Amino acid sequence: MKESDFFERVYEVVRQIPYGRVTTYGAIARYLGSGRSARIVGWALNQSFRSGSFIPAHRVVNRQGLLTGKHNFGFQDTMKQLLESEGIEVDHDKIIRFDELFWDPAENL
DNA sequence: GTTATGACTGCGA
DNA sequence: TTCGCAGCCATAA
Repeated sequence: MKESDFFERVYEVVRQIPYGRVTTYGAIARYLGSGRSARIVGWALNQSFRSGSFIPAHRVVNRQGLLTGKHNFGFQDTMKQLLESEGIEVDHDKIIRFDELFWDPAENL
């Protein structure tokens, strides 16, 4: 049994994010059934590093497409570097053309 | 066991 | 349009 099915589901969804795509905490939370539990999604990603498996948390941003959790990568540049590495344009810690790169789990899963 | 905080979002004024 | 508040769940102290 899981003490936090929510976390595992979050990890799973984040791992399903295709290359060069991004999603939001709210989209994931809403997909899981809790639209306002977006904070837990963020918490899950924070723990994702502890999870033992690498989670493309850099592909998960807030509703504004802002890299809110970049500092959690250790160095603030890491998240931006990863995004740019995937072809995602990031300007001032914000994703460009976020609406185009936005990947909704509810529409793909 | 209780309290406080956290990578958020949506709605009201 | 901008600012402020409430809600949700889990973890940490």
